[in-house]
Amino acid sequence: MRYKDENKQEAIINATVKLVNEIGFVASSVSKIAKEANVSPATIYIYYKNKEDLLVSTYIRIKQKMGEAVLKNFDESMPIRDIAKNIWFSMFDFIDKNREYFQFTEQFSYSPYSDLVDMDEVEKIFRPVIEILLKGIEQKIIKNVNHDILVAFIFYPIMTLSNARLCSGFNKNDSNIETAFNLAWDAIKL
Amino acid sequence: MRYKDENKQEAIINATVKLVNEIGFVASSVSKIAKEANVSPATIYIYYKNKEDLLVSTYIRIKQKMGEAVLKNFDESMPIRDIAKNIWFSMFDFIDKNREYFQFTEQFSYSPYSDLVDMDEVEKIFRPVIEILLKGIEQKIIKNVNHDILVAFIFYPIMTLSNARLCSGFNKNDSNIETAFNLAWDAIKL
Amino acid sequence: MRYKDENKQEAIINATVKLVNEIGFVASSVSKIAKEANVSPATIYIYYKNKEDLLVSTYIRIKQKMGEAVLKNFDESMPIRDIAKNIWFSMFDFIDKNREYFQFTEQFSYSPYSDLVDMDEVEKIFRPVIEILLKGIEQKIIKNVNHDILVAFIFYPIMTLSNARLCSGFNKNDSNIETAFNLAWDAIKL
Amino acid sequence: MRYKDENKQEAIINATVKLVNEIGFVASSVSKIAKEANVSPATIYIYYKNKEDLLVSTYIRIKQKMGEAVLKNFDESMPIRDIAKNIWFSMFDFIDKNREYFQFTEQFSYSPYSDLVDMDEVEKIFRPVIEILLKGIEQKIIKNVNHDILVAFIFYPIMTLSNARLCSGFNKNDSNIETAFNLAWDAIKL
DNA sequence: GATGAATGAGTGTTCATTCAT
DNA sequence: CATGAATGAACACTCATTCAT
Repeated sequence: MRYKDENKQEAIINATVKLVNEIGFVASSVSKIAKEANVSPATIYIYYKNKEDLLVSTYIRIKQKMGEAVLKNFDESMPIRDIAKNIWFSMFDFIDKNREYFQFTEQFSYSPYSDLVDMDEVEKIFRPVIEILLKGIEQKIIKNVNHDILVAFIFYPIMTLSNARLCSGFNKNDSNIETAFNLAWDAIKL
Repeated sequence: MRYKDENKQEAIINATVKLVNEIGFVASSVSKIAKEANVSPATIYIYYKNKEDLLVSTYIRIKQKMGEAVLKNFDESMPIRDIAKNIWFSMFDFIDKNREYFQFTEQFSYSPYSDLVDMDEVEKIFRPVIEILLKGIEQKIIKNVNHDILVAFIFYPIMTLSNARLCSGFNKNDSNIETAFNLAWDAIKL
Repeated sequence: MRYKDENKQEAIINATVKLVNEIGFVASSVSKIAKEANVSPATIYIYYKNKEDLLVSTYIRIKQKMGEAVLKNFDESMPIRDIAKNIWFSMFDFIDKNREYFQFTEQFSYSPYSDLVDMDEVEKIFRPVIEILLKGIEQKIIKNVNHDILVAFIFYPIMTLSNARLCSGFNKNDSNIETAFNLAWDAIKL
Repeated sequence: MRYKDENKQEAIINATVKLVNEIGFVASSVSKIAKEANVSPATIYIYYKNKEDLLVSTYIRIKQKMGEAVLKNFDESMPIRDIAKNIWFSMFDFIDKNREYFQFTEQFSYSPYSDLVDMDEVEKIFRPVIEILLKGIEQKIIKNVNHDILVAFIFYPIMTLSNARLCSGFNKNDSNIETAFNLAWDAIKL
């Protein structure tokens, strides 16, 4: 029997990300993705149950890579502020180097497909970050408020600022990132 | 007295919003919208150039309503912090009462359709809010940073926190909104 | 508005019957039928909910025509044997003149599509024939047995004998039909 | 001892019959049959030239089994009527015990696949039955008519009556079978 | 002999849009 | 202004079959 060609799966994923970035979610049909990946439409259905599965799997895969990148130089022993700052810089770095991935996840998150993602699986990836926040609360460094609120200020602004459509005026250089981080920290610090 | 045609146009917009909320952007076809609005598909093309135009127009209309609601009791003479706080409460109130509108704009903003919107037109609506921030900078009340950064902390967290998918743990009652606003203000205040 | 073109619907039905006869049920795809009828595949979905509906509707329509043809010169006052004989000849005549219709119904009856037909609607068409049999039983002319049995001998052999595949040796001329009818009558007569 | 491959071939045939009965001819794809038989689709092409061949072979095999069952206790020395009656009971018994086989052949016979069967091969199986009819004609016990006509009355009604769709009102118990057989005999007897 | 991977061609169906009325 | 009929092109997906192992 013929062996599964890992290159093919890689090509499908890359084609998916590329197309979604270029022409958007709606217009990215299975046959266009297949053509871009140089495989038959039928081949996609060997690797994925259906279109939904293809998109969801791609999303989760990207989120995992994101998590790895961000938590790469994660050092619990550092001061909490430094940890958070590191995350900011890692995140902006990742997004800068993987603009396509970022744009894919943004489009995906706000599409109805995102309802199909097992959120626990995604949350698990970023669990260590949440843990740090909780430790910060205990140590009376961070405000004792619902952690969704904390995340909305210390985490999501990265997404907002990285979104060219929303923040065209924000130049993503180190100095500006540090400035923005200071606001984030001011928001959550006690 | 309203003309019959205005009722039709209203019906079309309502149907669009309703359908996009119920079945998502992708599945909301022109003929389904027409059926929901009790008009012929052809009728939609009397009022809108094409599907794109329908969606973009609907988006802008909702943004305008949002702007009106938020700026309704806008009083420049009040302290800046109070103005900002008012905006927070007005916004949460509007979203609460018009959940469908909010969800539509969220889906829309992150879809490729949003590239077709004349951003100036939308920005114009919320211009007074920006003006206030600039005044705050001048008066040394607010940090003197790029206003995209300010908006990312004083404005966008409202969206993040209102998004059930992102912040399921955030209960939108007055006390929690105030708590969250305090973080926002801490972020931007000097 | 454009008016429904009755010719189109007629063309679709004719194309369906023709194709099913030529290439069989399985191979008769919607797009092939559309091409044969010189309409767009989408047009078929204006007249019929789906492929199933197209086939079932076509079947019922043919059955109705069959019923009309057979019961055309139906005269209750005639002797029962003559009535039955008339039906035999009408039926063979109809099948001879509408071979395509007959073949379609035969293919259809034994396909899983036939489960979707409201049998009552079809039975209703041939109800008068059953009534005659019941009258024959009462008058002690016909054997008093379950009417499914009667029909299996006085009615279905027409189908068997008309089926070229099953009875290639049966030449459908008047004399042979009369001979066969005599067997049918011998079977059910008391 | 059976070879492994024979088990596979048997499994494929059983899967084919089962699937055709469950989901019909059209929906029974090669890969579904393969899955049901727990083999690879490619394996089917080792034993059969193509799908057509698979179905035709399955049909012929069932017909052979049918023939064996029916002619099992075939005794030429018995009176012709008794022979025919035996066939009726054997047939109903076989159909009752192998409903799936019967339904498969019914679906198959009226599908375009049946054109691909070498009818001679099938006829050969039931040749002894025909011989008996011819002997009956010679002995002036049976009407001297075309043997397709005879078969249409002494043989095919078994199929009609066994078909639940056509004769839902016919309960297949010994008494009813005998009643029906009497009609068949009355039809062909001189 | 047996397999799962791979595919081009096809499936039934819906799409955004235009047409004739 | 308003309509339902009509459509070619596209959709997600499956098909029968072949290939490399």
